[in-house]
Amino acid sequence: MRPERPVRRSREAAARTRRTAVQAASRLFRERGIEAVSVGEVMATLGMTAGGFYRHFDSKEALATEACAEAFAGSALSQDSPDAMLRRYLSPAHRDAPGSGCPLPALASDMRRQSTAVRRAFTKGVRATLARVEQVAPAADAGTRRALLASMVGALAIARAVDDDELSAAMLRDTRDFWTRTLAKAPREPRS
Amino acid sequence: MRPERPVRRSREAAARTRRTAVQAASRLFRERGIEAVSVGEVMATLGMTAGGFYRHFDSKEALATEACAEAFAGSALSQDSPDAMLRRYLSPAHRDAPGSGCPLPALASDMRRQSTAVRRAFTKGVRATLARVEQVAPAADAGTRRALLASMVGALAIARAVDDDELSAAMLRDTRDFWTRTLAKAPREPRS
DNA sequence: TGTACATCAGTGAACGCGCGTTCACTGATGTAC
DNA sequence: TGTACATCAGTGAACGCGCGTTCACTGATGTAC
Repeated sequence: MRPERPVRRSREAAARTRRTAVQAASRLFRERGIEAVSVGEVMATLGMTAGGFYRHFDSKEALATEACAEAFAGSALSQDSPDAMLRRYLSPAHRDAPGSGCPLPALASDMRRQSTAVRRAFTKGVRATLARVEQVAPAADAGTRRALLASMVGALAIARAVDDDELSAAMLRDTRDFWTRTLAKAPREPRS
Repeated sequence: MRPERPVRRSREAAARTRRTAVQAASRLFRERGIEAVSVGEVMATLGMTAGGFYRHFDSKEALATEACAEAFAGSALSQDSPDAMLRRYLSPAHRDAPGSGCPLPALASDMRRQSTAVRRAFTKGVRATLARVEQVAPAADAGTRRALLASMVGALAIARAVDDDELSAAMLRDTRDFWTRTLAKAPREPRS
């Protein structure tokens, strides 16, 4: 059958296609997991068919690598106070919008099945996120910052997994309150 | 073609098959994720073919529901002191053996794509795990216990995802140290 | 306790499906003169 | 600037593959007498 629409695009249009594909993949992968999203589905969100994908990427794995980096770049932690960061990260809004949210709770468990390249991109993102936590809460030592990030990621992951609105909300609220208290009380060492 | 081996098994043998399938699934699902493990693969670990699966279960989903419950039943938190629990949960050994470990970091992100029945079994397991944390650390209030569980789950998930041994070990160690310190210092309220 | 028959646990082939990837083809875009 | 040609972004059909599930069949197990 003959193609239904004109085919070759200008260079800028092609570059735009590539960029948009990475962005769409970054969103879809976070929403549903890397393996659960097909190449065809990513291209369909751009109004394209799966075949054209391979003009831009060697494989789905290459897309996953770029989408992973893009996800970290596009969803950096807020630069506000620790309180504001916690309120935003551990909010129902963030829980309910994984596609535009932090890649850590969304993709962490996918990493076990990914190639070295994808895992490397993810690891780089984890380090960047830890650096962001340092900017937001410079008073906490490195160990406390890692425990804080672990809490945020775990709380969001559990809040998303659980089939009970109250338990889900409690995981977010209690984790947020605990850290707000902890970071206020002991910026570097106990105060009173 | 004619079957190569005798077919019908005794009732006990059949019951054993069912039980073993659930156990194998519970391990495999935690190791690689529910969707990444096929029904045929589960049955192959029992030396059986995929066809026989449906004498015991309505669907893969039914197996996932039972395997999820089984995973929580078989991997309960240790009953020791908070210190011992943290040491065990946040150990490289636990990180490297997801198949026999806590289902929370292993399966949490799979839940988004699972049916209500599976999610319910998972949620029940989360509540049971929180109850275990209460037994281990009765001095901490409910909110702190939820923050603690979130930390443990997040730290293990990140430690497994990351492609860097040092960062992986640091996530475990620092989260463990933070909570050992925190639970020792303030069993119910600040001490000194 | 023995015998005749029904049951059903498990086999292995087959099903329809969606996946990642390849490929011949099209025709607008880009380039060489 | 205009023309002739090469390039290549995207189409849509096709590929081999593995999946979950179904099904006709087998023969040891379980049951009725």
